[in-house]
Amino acid sequence: MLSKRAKYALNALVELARARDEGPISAANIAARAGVPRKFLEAILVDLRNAGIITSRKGRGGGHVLGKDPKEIHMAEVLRLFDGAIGLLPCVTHQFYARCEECTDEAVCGIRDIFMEVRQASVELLKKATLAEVLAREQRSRKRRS
Amino acid sequence: MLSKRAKYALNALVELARARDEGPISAANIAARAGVPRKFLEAILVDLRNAGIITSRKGRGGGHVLGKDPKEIHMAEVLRLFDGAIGLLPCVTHQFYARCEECTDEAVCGIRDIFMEVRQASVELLKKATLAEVLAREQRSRKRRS
DNA sequence: CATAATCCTACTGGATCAATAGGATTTGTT
DNA sequence: AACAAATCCTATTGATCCAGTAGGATTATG
Repeated sequence: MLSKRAKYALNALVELARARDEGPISAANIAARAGVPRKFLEAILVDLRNAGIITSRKGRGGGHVLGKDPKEIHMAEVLRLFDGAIGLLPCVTHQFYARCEECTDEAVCGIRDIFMEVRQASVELLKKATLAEVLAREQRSRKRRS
Repeated sequence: MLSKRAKYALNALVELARARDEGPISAANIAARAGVPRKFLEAILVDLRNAGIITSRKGRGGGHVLGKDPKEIHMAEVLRLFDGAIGLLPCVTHQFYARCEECTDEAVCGIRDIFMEVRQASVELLKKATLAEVLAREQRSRKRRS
């Protein structure tokens, strides 16, 4: 399961993508739109900022804005930032690799082999899942219903 | 990430599948082969037993045996047993479904849409990953190396 | 200078995890 | 009958992480 941090981060980013032409949006405002606790969200936004995913302006009239094109921000990046590895075993992740101590021969491990595939499939889908893509899908869903 | 419980369970099951013709195998024995702490493993084996994945015999000469054909035991089942949902959001899982409280309209949520796909891909792979399949892959890997 | 915003530090209660300890119970062997 | 080998049960522990709150320092704008 995703942590709430990660989920709230995604919600917030989608909100920022949707309101891209409104100029900077305050944490309180995002919190209200996304339906998440304000103070908690503030901490999350700091992380997003440190990662360069958003940029923030202090002071009156300040707020948060996407730091890149919505086509360049994908879910894999966000998940890794908040929840770490996407792979389900330490031995199948690229960015957070670690040996499984109990494993005698990684190269032959059938379990690993499976989880490699799972990881690859997941990463692939999550990389395609940019904010632009998410918004596009929401558009489509809305049309399909009307 | 998988919990250690889940990982150890998989390791133990593969060991049991591999030693299928040796009759019941004790927790201590499995622990030694799989390289996991004995006492911890005991608790895990109880869970596997309660789920009907293995059967256990008490007393001298007792031990644990697979409860079904290795072709019928797959990773999805084991993961669900120890770590719960496979889907990454409460709103995308079948067996452990829950609404996301902050979400206003699930049917339109683009985030959900993505994670549905990720879940489906993962479940599909994990269901194909039976113990028999794992052993077969290990055979292949070993051959490829010699 | 007032106000609205980000940002920083600290804390808390709760939950979960990984593991250990100790022993009760069951079963087969001699 | 006694012993040995096993599962099974209950409890506890220390560590770590999570979700959220609190309070205020800092910064920019009008």
